[in-house]
Amino acid sequence: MKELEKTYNPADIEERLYQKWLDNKYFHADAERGKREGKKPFTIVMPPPNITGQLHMGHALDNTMQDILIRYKRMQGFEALWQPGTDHAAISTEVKVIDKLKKQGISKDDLGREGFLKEVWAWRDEYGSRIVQQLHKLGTSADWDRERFTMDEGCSDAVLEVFTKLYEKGYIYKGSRIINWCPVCQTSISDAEVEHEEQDGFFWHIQYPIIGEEGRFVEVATTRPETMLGDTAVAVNPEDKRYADLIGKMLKLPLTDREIPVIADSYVDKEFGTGCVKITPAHDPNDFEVGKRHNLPELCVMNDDATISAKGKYFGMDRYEARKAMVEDLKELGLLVKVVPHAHNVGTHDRCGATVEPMVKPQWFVKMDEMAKPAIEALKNGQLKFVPESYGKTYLHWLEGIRDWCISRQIWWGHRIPAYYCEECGEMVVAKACLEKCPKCGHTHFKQDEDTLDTWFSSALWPFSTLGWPNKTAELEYFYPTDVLVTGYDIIFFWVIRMVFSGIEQTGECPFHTVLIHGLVRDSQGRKMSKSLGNGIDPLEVIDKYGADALRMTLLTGNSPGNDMRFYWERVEASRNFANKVWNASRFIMMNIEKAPVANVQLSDLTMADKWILSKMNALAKEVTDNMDKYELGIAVQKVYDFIWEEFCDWYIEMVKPRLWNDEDTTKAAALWTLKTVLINSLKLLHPFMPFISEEIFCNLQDEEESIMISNWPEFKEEWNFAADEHAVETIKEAVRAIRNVRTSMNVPPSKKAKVFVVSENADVRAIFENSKVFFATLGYASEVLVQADKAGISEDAVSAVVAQASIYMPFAELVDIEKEIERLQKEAEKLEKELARVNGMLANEKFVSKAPQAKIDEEKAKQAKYAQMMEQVKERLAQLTK
RNA sequence: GGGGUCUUAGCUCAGCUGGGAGAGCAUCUGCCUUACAAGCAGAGGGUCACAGGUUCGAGCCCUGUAGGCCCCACCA
Repeated sequence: MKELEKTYNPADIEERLYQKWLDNKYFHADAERGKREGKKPFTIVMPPPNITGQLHMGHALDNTMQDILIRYKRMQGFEALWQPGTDHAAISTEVKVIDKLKKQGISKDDLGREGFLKEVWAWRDEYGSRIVQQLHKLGTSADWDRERFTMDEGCSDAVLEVFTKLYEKGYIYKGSRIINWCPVCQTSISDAEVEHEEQDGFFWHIQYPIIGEEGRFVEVATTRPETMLGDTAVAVNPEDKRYADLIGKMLKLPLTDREIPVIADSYVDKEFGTGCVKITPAHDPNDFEVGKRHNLPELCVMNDDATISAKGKYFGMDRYEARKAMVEDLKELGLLVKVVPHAHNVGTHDRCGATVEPMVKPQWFVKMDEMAKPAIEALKNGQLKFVPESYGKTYLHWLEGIRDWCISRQIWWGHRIPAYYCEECGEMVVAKACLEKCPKCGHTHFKQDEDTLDTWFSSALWPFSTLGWPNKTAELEYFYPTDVLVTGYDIIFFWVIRMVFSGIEQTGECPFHTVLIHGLVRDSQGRKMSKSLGNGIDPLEVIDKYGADALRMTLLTGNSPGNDMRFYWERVEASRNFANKVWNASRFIMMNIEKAPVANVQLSDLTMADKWILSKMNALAKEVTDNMDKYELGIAVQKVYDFIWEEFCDWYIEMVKPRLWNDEDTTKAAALWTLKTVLINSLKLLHPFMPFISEEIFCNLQDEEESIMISNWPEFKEEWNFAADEHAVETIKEAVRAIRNVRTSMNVPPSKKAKVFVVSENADVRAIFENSKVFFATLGYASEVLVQADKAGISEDAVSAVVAQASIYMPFAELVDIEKEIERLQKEAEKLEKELARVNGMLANEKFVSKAPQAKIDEEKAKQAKYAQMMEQVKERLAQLTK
C-alpha cells in the first residue's frame, strides 16, 4: 500500500489513470462478449461535437452526465457502450476554412470544388481530434475504438441509403419553394436554423395609383419597401367593405412600369395596417402562399448576395441601400404617405447572424407529414420519454406544426446530393452511384447535383449509422435501439426530433427510450457564456486548477434535469474540498490498516456503531441506485456527499478512533473491517461522479483489485440492514449533540473533561449507553461515563441535558453560571413547548384522527410522548435551579 | 398570439408520489482535538411571489394575479 500525500493533488493522477483505463480497454464494449456472457446491453450515443469546436461548459456538462450513466451501468454489469464521434458541421466548418484561406489571399473559387474540399479535409485532420483530446481530460469513458465521423465511409453509406430510399418513397422531392436564404453564407437554410429577433423598424405607408381613376390610390403599409419591385398584386380582405369596389382593378406599381391587380384573400387582416397588403410571392412566405392561390407570377428581384437583380435604377444595390433610395424616390413622387415606427421580427441565420432573405429557389425537401406521425405516436404511447417530462410538450408542439424540411445546401462541405442529370436530355436520376447510361436517352455523361445536404441529415442517422446500419451488424442487433440520449434543450428541434423520425422510418424502432435534457451552464450573473461577451469559462482551466473530479462534481450537484445553472468558482472550491475530504479519510483508514491488516470478520463480531454505519451505507446504496434510475443525478450525488462527509467522516470515524488507539480492544478488527468495507462501497457509489480520485484510492487500498471501473455496483443487502442498531446510535448521537450544546453555551472547552452521568429508567436505553461507552466518552468529552437508573451520587449543581428517555448530568468542577444554565433550559423548554403545541393540536383535531392514516397518527403519538417526557425533565430541572 | 418554466435563508440553488422548511457559499462564536484549517463543534437568518380553492393537513395539487426567463408563431 502506497502512502498518500497530505492533500489531494489531481494533476498527479488523472492523466496516468486515464491512460491506464485506455490501455486496459475498459471503455470498450463488445457485442459478442455481451451476448456470450449473457449481459444486457446499455447504449448511449454521444452527441457528436463539431470538428470546429473547442470544449466548453456545455460539452463538459453533457459528457459528464453521460459518463456518469455509462460508468454506473457498466458497474451494474451491463455491456455498456458509449458510442463517440464527431460531426462535420457543414456550414460552420466551411466558413472557418474560407476564413483561413482568406487570410492567405485565396478564395473558394480559386481552388474549385475539389481543391477546396482537399483543404477542408486537411483542416479536419489537423483540428478534428482536438475536441476529442479535450474530452479525455474530463474522464470521458467512451469507446474510442469505435470513434466515428459523420462523413466517414460508413456514415456516408447510410446517408446514401436513406436519401435514395426516401426519394423512392416520395418522401424526398425537389421543388421550387420559398426557402430561407442566407446572403452571407450563400446557401439555403432550414426553418430550425432561423432565429427570430425583434428589431425596431418602420412601417412605410405607400400609395399605389389606381389605373383609370385619376387621383385615387390604394395605400399599402410595408416593413420592407425594397421588395415592392417584386410585387405582383395587392390583396384586400374579401369582407372588407372599404375596398370591395377595388377588387379586380389594376394598379400602377410605383418605381416600375408594371401593372398589378387588386385581389381578395382572407389572409389579409382588415384591422391591421391599412387593410391592403402588397403581395411579393418571391420574397415572403405568406405572399408565396397567396400567390399560389391566385396564380400570381413569382418575380425574384434579388441576387444571391441580396443585391437587387431587377433591371433599372436600383440594379446592383444592396437591399438596404435600395430601400433608402426607393423611399427617397417615393417621397419625391409624393407617394409616401407616412412612416410609422414599428417593431417586428426579423429572421437571422443562427450561424452568422445575417438577416435571412426569403427566396424562391429549386431545393430538395423532406416531406414531413407522414414521418411526423409515428414520432408523435412514440411519445404518446410511452415508447419515448423526456426527463423532465415537460419537454415532451415542446417536442410534440414542434412536430405537430412541422413543415417540410429543406435539406439542400449550396455549399461544398458535406454529403453531396446523389442526384445525377443527363447532360444530353436533362433526365434526373437519384441513385447511390452514378449510372453508366441515361435510362431515357442512353447518353453516358452525367452531372451530379451541386448541392450538399444539411448537416443534420447525417446526424439524424447517428444512433444507427454508427452501429453499422444499413448492414446487419452484430453491434446493431445487440446495441440498438440505444437507451438514453443526453442533450441540451436547445437542440431538441435540430436533432432529437430528426433522430426519432429517421430511426422509426429506417429501423422501425425509436432510437432511444429516454431523452435526458439538461440546461445551460451560465456565468455567475446568469448570462449565457459566449465568445462575444468573453464571459466563458474554459473547462480545461478548471481541470488544471482543481481537477476533473471537482469540475464534474460542480456541474452535477444542486442541479435538476432541464434546469440552467450558474457557474461559480466558489462551487468548484467546495467540490475540491470534498475531494480532499475523501482523500484524507482514506489516508486515515489506510494508515490504520497498515498498522494492523484487515482480518476477515463475521457480522456478529461487529459493534453497534459498526452495524449502524454499515446499515446506513446499505440504505445509501439503495437510495443512490433509485435516484440514478430516475436520472436524478444531482440528488444521487448529494446523498453520497452527505453520507461520506457527515455520517462516515464526522461520526463513524470519530467513533472508532478510541478502538483503533487501544491495542487491547477486542473489536479493533471489526472496526478496521468496517472502515474498509464502508470506504470501498462509498468509493464505488462515488465513482461515476468522481472517477479519478475514487480509482486512485480504490487501487491503493487493496492491491489485488484491478480497477474500480470494473468492480460491482453496491447493492442493498438484507443482511446488512440493522434497524435496531441504527436507532441505538441515533440515540447516542442525540446525547452527544446535547452535551456539546451544553458545553458551547456554558463555555466549557473540550479540553476540560468531566464525568458524564446518564440516567434512564429504561433498561434498554441504559444498555445502549453501556454498549457505546467507548466512543460516547470520547465524543462527549467525558472523563468517565456512568450509566444508572437514578440520580444517586450526582451533585446538585451538575449541569444537565435532556434527550429522549434519558437525562445527562455533567458535574463540572468549576462553578458554572447558573443564570446562563437557566436561560438555556428555558430556551429548551420553549422549543419543546412549540413542538408539543403542534403535535397536541394535531391529535386534538378530530378530523385528523379520523381521516389520517394510522401510521401517521401513531408517529405523532410517539412524538407527543417523547416531547412530554423531555418537557417534564426540563421543568423539573428548572424548578430545582430556581428554587 | 400560443406554449413552457421559474419566483424558497444575504447569494446560488435542492426539496422526487402533500404529513414537523434543507445544502453550499457568505456572516457570527468557539476550537491548530495524533486523516483533513481545503478542517472540527456551534449560532443567527425564511408570512416558501401574491390572492383564492381542494384537503384532517399545501413549498408541493387546482384557479387567478404580478414579475423574470425561455421556446414556438406568416399579422404585412
